[in-house]
Amino acid sequence: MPHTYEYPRPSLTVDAVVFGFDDQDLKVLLIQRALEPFAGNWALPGGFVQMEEPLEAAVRRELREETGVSNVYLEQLFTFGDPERDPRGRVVSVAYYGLVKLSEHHVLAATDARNAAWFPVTDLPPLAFDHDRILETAHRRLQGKVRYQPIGFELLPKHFTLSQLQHLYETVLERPLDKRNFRKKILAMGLLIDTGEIEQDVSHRAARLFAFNQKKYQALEKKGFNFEI
Amino acid sequence: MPHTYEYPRPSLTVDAVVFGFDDQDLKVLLIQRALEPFAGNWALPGGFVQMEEPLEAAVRRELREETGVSNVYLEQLFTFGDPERDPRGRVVSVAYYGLVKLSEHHVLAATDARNAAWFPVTDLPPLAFDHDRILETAHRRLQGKVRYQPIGFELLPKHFTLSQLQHLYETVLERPLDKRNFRKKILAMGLLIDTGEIEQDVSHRAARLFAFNQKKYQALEKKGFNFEI
DNA sequence: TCAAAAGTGTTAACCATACACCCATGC
DNA sequence: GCATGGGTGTATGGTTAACACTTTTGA
Repeated sequence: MPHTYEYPRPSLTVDAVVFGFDDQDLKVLLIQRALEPFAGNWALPGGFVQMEEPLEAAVRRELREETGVSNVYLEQLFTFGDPERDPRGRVVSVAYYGLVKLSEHHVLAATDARNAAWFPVTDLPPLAFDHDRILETAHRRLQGKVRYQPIGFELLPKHFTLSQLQHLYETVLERPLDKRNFRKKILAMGLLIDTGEIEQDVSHRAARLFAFNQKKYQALEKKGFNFEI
Repeated sequence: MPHTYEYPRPSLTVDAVVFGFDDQDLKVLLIQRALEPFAGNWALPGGFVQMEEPLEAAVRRELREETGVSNVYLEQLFTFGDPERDPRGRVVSVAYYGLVKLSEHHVLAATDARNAAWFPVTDLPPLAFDHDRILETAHRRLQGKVRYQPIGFELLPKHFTLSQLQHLYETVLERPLDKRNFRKKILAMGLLIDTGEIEQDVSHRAARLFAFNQKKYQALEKKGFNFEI
């Protein structure tokens, strides 16, 4: 069933740069391409937008189909439209970036595409198309945004220690932070709930576990409060 | 000459939210639609992306064709893809926002579309499609970005007084700024060149004219300097 | 008892804010 | 000489940045 138009139309795709954090590295979710072009290469999950489908729904669908990952914090990143970016012809891609609690996603759930894997952003394979550019754009956006929006919590388990949080910021921002100043600042915001729990099974003093108070943040935000690290 | 594809494809358009500043108001460039849908309504300049044309080139072309405006500072804003946003069918639009020196553009140059005009952002006509949403998104982006990137200068003449600059910030941010603190801060950055010239034809003490030192900013930026108002 | 990470305060430098008057110019 | 906006300094409070030791726990 062919579709005919008076003027030629570019193809429209979505791509997702999904970040995860495993207490050690910042990681990105990639899939291995089965088909040409770039068969065998690693690439960002993504695919064609369906006719009646909102863009964000398309990314979520592709992510689920290709990697089994769902329940992701997503934001639109940038639309890449260089006429040369895809050898098959004009393909414009709306890229999103996503943040995921790796603690709840390390198993890539059963799916038709099992060739998905997490790679440290510091050690990436060659990528298909212009996906290295997309990934770099997403990485820079994450670095910029994490400092003045509380999105870092999307990468941590619901309950986390202050050291985990600090380490996350240090990893994303690629610079060390002072422990006392970090704790002072983050606790002074009053956005963390002390869960009363402590770490389990660690071979040193167990740290307290905190949770991010999303509701309080939303209330403060309306009053003009600005989160900032 | 029809074009046939195996799967249906959305149409792809670009739209531009171009801001100007006239020492009084922040203004937006709109065109009056000649054709249905929304014939007679005001709308953002924009149109279909051609097959071999980069997205930004498409916005610049449409801007020139529809409004005669060229030589605009442009950044990609957001891609709007709600399936219901255009009554004609699925149309995905990549929106850009632009900044223009009104002092150099108040004459809308000769063009095929003469139905273009500047409107104060505080007093807009009803807009076609979802263009009010796009405009609102652009306005918020401008308010956010102007504070930590020196893009405000794109809205002023090459040579400007500190009062003009302050007034621009007050207009964009919609709040008053302290004159002495503003001058102190902006001059302390060392990014303004005193041109040695002064205002002409004013009925009060003439102010000094400054220029933004783009080169110095780019050099400082590389070293990690952050512009901030 | 050692290793490993948790937890905790103080000081000094800097920056942001609040605030009011004199100056130059044209009419 | 008056109206208009140009131009300037200081004091205060708050914020950031630098910095090191004690505590808890498990092995």
